[in-house]
Amino acid sequence: MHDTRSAVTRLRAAGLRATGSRVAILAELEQNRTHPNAADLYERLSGAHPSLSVSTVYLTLETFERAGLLRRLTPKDGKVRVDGTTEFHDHAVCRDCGDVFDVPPASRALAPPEGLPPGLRVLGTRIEYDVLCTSCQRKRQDAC
Amino acid sequence: MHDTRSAVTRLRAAGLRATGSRVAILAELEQNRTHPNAADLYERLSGAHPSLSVSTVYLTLETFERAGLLRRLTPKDGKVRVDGTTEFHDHAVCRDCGDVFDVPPASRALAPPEGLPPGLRVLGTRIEYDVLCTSCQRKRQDAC
DNA sequence: CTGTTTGCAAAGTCTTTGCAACCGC
DNA sequence: GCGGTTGCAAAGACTTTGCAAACAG
Repeated sequence: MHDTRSAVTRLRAAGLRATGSRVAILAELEQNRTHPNAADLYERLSGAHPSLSVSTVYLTLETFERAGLLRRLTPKDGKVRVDGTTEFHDHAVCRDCGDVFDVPPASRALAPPEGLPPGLRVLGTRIEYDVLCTSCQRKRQDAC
Repeated sequence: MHDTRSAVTRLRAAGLRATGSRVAILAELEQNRTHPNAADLYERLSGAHPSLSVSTVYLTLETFERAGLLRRLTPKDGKVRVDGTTEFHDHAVCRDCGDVFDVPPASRALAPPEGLPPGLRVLGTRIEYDVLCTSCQRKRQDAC
């Protein structure tokens, strides 16, 4: 169990009760800056928090998303996958394995509402790099 | 039933057998340039093709994706949703209802592998506009 | 204390799979 | 006719839901 003070503080600041499950999940997201899905989180935490349930993980992730504590990703496999890094950044997604890598944000100066269907209100722009990670590059070479 | 010649031609050109289900699904995607999910397609087509089955829709969409006849989207709801427009373009996605709108492609000149984690091979860049469609803008106003 | 949050299990939704019948080519 | 496709139904994988007990503030 690592430092959970930051998690408690952030939860309170977001107007949320600092319950055991929430602190555990948020602290995990802060420590391991990966992009886990619900099952990943449940697996990683259920050892230290045996009473944690899967439904709580789902509920908590939804709560966190609404509170702005995480972003929800939309992986190809359709699972609930999140990103606990709230600073603005882009993503690189491996075409083969679906792994997600954080990337410093590209200049948003592009923002060209040129040719957008009329009537849409633009709230933001998301950039995603379509990549092959190192291990999948290797796998493809081995296969050929 | 509209013109299905184009669909047959495209299927053959892609090296696929022009079966009834495939022609029906591809023709539907060509006519209605929406971004349907599997259930949408099944609903729209099962009237004219009573023997069509849901599993065939899934199988066919996967086949089409591999053949480059469509792109698969990754909606928030996790369903299998596709885009039959193969020309390069971007998307605007409504934050509230999830509807997808095609947008002419923005200049890819940005392509800044600056700060990308090392070792990744970049295959492409995807841009998605985070928008509010007209009807959801209205709904939000009514709610306030 | 009071309203939120959790845990459990059951229900629900969507997608995938197995296999025999079918049908393009 | 042969091998790829389809249809059906059953299985599977995730996620959501209902409700009573537990808990934070």
